[in-house]
Amino acid sequence: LESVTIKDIAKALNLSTSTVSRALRDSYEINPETKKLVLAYAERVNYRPNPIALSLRENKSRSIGVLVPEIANNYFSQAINGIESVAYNRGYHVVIFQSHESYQREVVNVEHIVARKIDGLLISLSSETIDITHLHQIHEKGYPIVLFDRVHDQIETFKVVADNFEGAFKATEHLILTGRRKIAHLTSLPDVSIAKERLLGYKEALKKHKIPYNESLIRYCKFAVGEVESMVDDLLNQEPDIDAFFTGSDRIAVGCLETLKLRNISIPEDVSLIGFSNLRVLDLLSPPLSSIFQPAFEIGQMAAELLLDWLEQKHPVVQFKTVKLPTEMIIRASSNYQANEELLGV
Amino acid sequence: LESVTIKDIAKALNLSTSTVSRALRDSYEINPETKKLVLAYAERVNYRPNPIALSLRENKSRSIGVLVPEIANNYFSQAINGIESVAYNRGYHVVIFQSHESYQREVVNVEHIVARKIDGLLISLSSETIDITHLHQIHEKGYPIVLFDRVHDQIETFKVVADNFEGAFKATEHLILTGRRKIAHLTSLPDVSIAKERLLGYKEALKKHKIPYNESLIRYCKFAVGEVESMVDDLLNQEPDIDAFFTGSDRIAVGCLETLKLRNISIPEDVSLIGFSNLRVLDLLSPPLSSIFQPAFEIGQMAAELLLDWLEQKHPVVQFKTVKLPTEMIIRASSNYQANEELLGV
DNA sequence: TTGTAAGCGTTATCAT
DNA sequence: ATGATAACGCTTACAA
Repeated sequence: LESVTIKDIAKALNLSTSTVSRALRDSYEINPETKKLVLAYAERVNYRPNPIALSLRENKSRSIGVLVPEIANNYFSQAINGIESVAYNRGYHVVIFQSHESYQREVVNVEHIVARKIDGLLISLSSETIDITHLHQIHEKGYPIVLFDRVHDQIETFKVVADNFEGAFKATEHLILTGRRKIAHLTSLPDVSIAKERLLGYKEALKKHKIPYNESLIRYCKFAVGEVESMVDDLLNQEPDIDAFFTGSDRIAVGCLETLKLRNISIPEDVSLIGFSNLRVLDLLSPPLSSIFQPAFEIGQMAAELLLDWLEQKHPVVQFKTVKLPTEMIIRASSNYQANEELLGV
Repeated sequence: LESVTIKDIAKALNLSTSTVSRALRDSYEINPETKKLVLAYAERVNYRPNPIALSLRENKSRSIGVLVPEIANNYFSQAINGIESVAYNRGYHVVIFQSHESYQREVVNVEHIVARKIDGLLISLSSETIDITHLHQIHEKGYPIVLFDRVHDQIETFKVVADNFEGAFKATEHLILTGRRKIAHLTSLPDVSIAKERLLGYKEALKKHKIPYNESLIRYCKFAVGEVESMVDDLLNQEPDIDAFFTGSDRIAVGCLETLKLRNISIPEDVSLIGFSNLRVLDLLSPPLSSIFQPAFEIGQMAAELLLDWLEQKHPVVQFKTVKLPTEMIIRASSNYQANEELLGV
């Protein structure tokens, strides 16, 4: 699909390319007459500057890469939505990559992103990722990286996360305050940042309420189908008197509910399952599923803002920071459920 | 972030850039010795060809654009997943755009995509889109476009869709066979292709079973929050004796269920609400929500395959076709529900 | 077998 | 106020 170039305009108007270029950029050193002429002609032939030529010249592409474990995941698609909204307004393109929770694919994609001259990277780590030299290598050379959601201790750059500790603390405490004592925690792989923080929040809540921590109540999983099922089965076998579940994502929550349903186990009471989740449908379940809402969209927006500010700022000196956005606890109780107000401290 | 160029290699090895270039591309006219030397050095300094320079030269970017109404929509994120999987394997990049169901934004994005030299476009039309001259203009000039899901009659190009007629027919017939007679149909805006096809399927099923078509049972909506609620209310006011709902998407289905719950109306029986949806959670509802499953991932894959084949083929002569993928009816009934086997024809 | 030079579209520098 | 030229990184006639 060939298009009009500056050269074409120059030829048509008997001018040099440099004059045309300057006229188009509204340079002061161009005769108003000529300017008008060029602009009018450019308009008429629908001239559009070739972004690739610009990229080559300026050594940047005005596009940012987003590398997430899975696009088809409610949380990440919300985050991407936030990212796209910011990028769009600031004239950047969003190029999407998936790691499919594979460390190998993450590494390959990161290399690829840099090689493709994508200006910067927004990344949420795969659940397999422990070593992050692939990020260090490029980060040290000044390549802009912003981590979001699943971040990592060992790199000093911008990070945007939900307050997972606080969310987990609130969730666990809520379960405790409604009378639960044996609270299972189903979460992602132990090396994932969000899993670590949530476990800390869970422990802290137990500690505050003087409930001993029992490691066998904690289960880790990737996001493989059927994985949650066997995990729940195993858990119920080993710890039959569990009285609540605290889950680490909507997928785990749903998998957990599915399994309980298959096994004909009903959730003891309305508030005995609570998890990190943004799914609206949870409201429709009976008993409805309470949840810790993560501001995925806003996290995406914030991450994109930080990256773009970084890209557009002239001086390489940056003060890195971690932005922590609050979660929101949404208690959904069926009408026949009466919370213990004393325990809840209402 | 500066990187090694062919020029750097040439300088280092005292060769010309063309020799290096040829050596890297394994040209027959290069001395094996030299070749080895160049390759080894390139390897050592981690040379990566600059894709932007290549793009400028070849006038293509090895990236494809995806323009969907909303990323954060289960259906589209599954489709994008399919697209990404194919593109990744074939060395293409996926650049994401959203129209947010706005015709204006769709037009702007399409212009942008072409101007950015993105090689081809995968698009699912916004619900506002009636006129498609923005597509015609570029399609006529040979710009590769593949429509998926929400397609359009008035353009002759590749299209990939689910068999919406068939799906709607099956859904409606299922409701009829389980005893429903007054079946409401909540769907997207009337100009959207999928809405049209589904309405036809719905009508056909009624016709087959000699049930008169009643236009006031049909309601159209965009995807605005709260829109479904007032639509359902209005519907229930005007037609209080509705005995089933057939919905056009998971969002509408969920909105519908939410409203019914708010109004304290229980779904008459297990199979009285059925809709196009891919949500796993529907299984967990009580009564569980039956659905027409659309192969969103496969639709994305297929669309991407067609586009990339098109891009890579030398001759511009193409035989356009519309690929129609079957839907699957998933009947989810609670254990205490007994289907009328006679009516079902089992 | 290797080197030179032109060109992809644009802008910046240096003339004029 | 305008034009010629070089440069961004790469490939490919065309020369040698």
